[in-house]
Amino acid sequence: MDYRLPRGTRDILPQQAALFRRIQDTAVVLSDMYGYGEIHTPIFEYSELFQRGVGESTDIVEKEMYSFQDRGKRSLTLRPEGTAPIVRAFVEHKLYNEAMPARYYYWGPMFRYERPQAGRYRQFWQYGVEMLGTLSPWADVEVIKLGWDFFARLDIPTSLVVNNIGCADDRANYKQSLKQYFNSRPLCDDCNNRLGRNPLRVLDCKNPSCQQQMEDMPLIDQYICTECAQHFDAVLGGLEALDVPFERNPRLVRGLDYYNRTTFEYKTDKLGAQDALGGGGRYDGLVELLGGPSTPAVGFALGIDRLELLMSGKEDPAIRRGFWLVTMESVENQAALWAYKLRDRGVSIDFDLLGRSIKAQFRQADRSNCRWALVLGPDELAKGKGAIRDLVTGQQEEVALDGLVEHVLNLEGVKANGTDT
RNA sequence: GUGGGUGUAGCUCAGUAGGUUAGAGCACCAGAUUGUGGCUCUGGGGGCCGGGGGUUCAAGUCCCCUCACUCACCCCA
Repeated sequence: MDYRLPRGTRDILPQQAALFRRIQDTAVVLSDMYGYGEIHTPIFEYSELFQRGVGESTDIVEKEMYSFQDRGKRSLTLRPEGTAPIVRAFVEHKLYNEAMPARYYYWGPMFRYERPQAGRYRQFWQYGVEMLGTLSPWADVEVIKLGWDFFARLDIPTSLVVNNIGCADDRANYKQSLKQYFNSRPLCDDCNNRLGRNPLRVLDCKNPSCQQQMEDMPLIDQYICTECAQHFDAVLGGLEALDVPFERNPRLVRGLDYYNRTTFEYKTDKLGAQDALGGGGRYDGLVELLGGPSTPAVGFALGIDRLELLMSGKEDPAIRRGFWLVTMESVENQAALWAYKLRDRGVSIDFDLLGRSIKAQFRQADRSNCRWALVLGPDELAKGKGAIRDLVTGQQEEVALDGLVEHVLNLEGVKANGTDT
């Protein structure tokens, strides 16, 4: 094989695309219902946006960015996530002057340079929402609930994990005490490294000996200020009121620097090591960081590829729709015109282009999941009629060509998917 | 970046201690039914056995290198 797709990418072939589309439709309908407006930002941005927005010490910026120089010698980066670009657009177009809160949803590919494995790609698809301009705990609740509803509509069981990582001051105090605590204890090399850069990352370590060292460590709860604590309590209260089950995990630390207060992840137990289906949180400082007015915000991003993995094999059975025209070479031109007459009226109809036998044409009709076959051979045309065969029941009837189009339009399941009611 | 596993037909895989012309199921094409699908039967097309080098009279099989895929670590979607 001479040409392959690049490592970590995948083709979405028609059969898979049906599932992909179904997931997207669910996201669009639900976002719209919640009042979120569709937004698109470029696939690439100036690298500085992510360096500043996502954070220099994050894995994304340190080793996962697809960066390149354009002909103007500017450093560009294929977007590794969706929030920073949206905040950039929010600031650039001064959208903060419109009525708040602002609600946006996005859908599209993201890029991170990592070794691929099950459920992890270098180009992957995310659906995300962002709500900007309100500090209300109900904003957090709304976003979390929206994601929860999305998984529910797709019938994907997930567990919700939430945490409160407080404000910048809270975290500074907490990091200080974590450093003190771990300084006198043995940790793995990775953790010693993390301790210097971002002690919160140590909490994520799965190394058993590190886990053991964490048993008596200080928890962030003790360092949360009153305001942040009250906010989080209100969020949890909202989730309880809406019967959204959650689990608190004081060790949930998300990989992006801009989060504060509420963080959350939707998890599955069916994908092995890649158990995160999505996550998000509050990012009250990002708008200001990127040059806008101080504007609180909250949002999530969900991984579509992992959803597909969970849902493959559970696709809806294909519905039989539309026509297949069966004809013979001697009258092919005449018959083809009838196919186009029907197409002009919105009827889904296809016919053989490979000179196949009648039998093979019927087989193709069956395989293509057509509901009907329209037979227009020399015999039928000579009689001024066409034969319509129901491929489900096997019943066949003859119809005068005069009223053929109208007759077909009165049959069920003659139009393309999504256009027939 | 680090480790493990796997590379044989479009797909899933078999291939015995190295031994003639590399197999099966599914899929595809055709015929049985000379104008009628699904089921069945019969036949057919389709393989640089990932690539390169080596050992041997002989390599899909053994050795070395390499590439790719895959799983896991790190981290995340």
